[in-house]
Amino acid sequence: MAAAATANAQESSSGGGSGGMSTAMAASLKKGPWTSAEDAILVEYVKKHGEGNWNAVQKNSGLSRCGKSCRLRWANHLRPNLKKGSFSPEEERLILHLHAKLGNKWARMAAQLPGRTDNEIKNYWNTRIKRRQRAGLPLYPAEMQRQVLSHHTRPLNCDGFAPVSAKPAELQPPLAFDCLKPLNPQQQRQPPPPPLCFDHPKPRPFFESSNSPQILNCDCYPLPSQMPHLKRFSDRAMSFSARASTLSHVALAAAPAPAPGPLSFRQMGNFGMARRLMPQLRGSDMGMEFCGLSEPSIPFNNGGSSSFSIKMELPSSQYAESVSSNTGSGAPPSGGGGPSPMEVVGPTAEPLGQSNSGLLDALLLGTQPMSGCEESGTPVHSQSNFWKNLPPPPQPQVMPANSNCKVEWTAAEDTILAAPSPATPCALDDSSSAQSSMGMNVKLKKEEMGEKDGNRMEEEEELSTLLDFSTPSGAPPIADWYSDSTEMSNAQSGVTDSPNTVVFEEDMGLEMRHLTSSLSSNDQIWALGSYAWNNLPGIC
DNA sequence: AAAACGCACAACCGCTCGTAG
DNA sequence: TCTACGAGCGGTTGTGCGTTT
Repeated sequence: MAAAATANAQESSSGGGSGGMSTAMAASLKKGPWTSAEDAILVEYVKKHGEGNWNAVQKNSGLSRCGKSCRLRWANHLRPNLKKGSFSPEEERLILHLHAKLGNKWARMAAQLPGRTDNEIKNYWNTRIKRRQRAGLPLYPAEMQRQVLSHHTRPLNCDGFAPVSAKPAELQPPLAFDCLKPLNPQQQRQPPPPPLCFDHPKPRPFFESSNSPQILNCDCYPLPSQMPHLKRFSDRAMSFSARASTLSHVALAAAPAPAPGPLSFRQMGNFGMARRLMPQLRGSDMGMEFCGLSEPSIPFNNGGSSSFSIKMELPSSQYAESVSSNTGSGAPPSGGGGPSPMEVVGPTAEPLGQSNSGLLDALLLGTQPMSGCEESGTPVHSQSNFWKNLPPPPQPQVMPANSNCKVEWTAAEDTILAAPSPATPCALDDSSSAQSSMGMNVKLKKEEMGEKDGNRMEEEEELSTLLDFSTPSGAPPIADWYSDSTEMSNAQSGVTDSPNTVVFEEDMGLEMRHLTSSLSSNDQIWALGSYAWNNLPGIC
């Protein structure tokens, strides 16, 4: 291994201190690359004593390595059956899928990928993020995003769009901004909202069930849990890049400042607002969530002809004054500049309404308590009828007239933005309801069995779903949804035979099949991670 | 052809959390 | 309740390789 080779040359290298250890202890323990001799010692030790009790390795084997280092070395390099080399397309698909389900649970993902380590998967994922970010592609294939969205979307009304005015009480700022309130300790212990989050400190899997209020707005797209992290957010800030073809990049920075507490932007619909908020927020504490974002370019169709994406890794000092001027004023080019339907004063000192926009509206709606099918008792469409039952285009619920539905989508923009489908929440809810039946069952069982057992059960179901290679007879083959990935092999057209693909198909539910079967060209759908909007029924 | 540059990947470290004793 | 330990994860760094100048 190259590492071993380099280790020989760097045998004397060592890093900094070792946390938790005394100075003397830390000084006595070697750091840095492992040598082949050390590897041999460790392997020999494990052969004799087995894994575990790693701290005893140093004592018993003479290795000048801390237990953790031994464990990592063994787990990542020395243990047998480790698979080296690049990931196979099947593995990549599985990773993608697992990440959608589990979030940044590398260890759990690794458990599903024999021979692969969590670190390996993490590196792969991070590389993928970077790659796709550069390419302007969504982290997840659009279909996957849609699926994810369906998992996390709760409608206001299962019967269709409920006018905003129908539930004025729920739009009251205190409620709408509930997520922005500092969480009390107990709340903080509760699972964070689903990973529509832009760099939630504890990224949540897309498919994870949640009781949290869910996004509603069509434009609100789940973000992969592995978005650049808040720590980085605070460190490097972020920019909201305008539509590549029309807008210059604008930056938004989060200046370090005491945070009132974990905040959650269910929907980050307005950069002006964001900018007003963020300087008061310490990114790492924010728990900020962005939805409506597709990674890496997150379309913010906050009105007018412009939508915005997020670009990370800008110096925190890069404040873009243009942010508010472009987007924050609530005066989108085509929107008439009026305030959004709702004006909300959040916990921040500054009124937000003045900078409100369509996405802020979405944010507000997104924070409404879900009153979904579970509550309304509305029958859930069968999965097989999911696409057939797409309702006619709904009346705009929140999106202002300048919503993205009126945005002219160019092919190039589509490819870049891979915009979320502004599918009707109802339709999405159908999907989510159908798809989430399992999750709901799990939840019910959870309540019966206790949270812990429920979690285990959920995992088991998750796992069984993943590992269920069966395919319903007569089901059309799944589209090669991942063909949009430039890094994927082009020879994946036959992946339908792949167990992983089947697994994915199973797990993702049938709606995908309906979608894909309803569209003439998979390439059109997936080629660039975006939908062929004109082919989507019942949208806009 | 050589240097510079950028990217992908491997590997490590530090922090944090959960759990058992 | 405290502590030690294992484990998980984010972040960083080093290296190799391909591309560009």
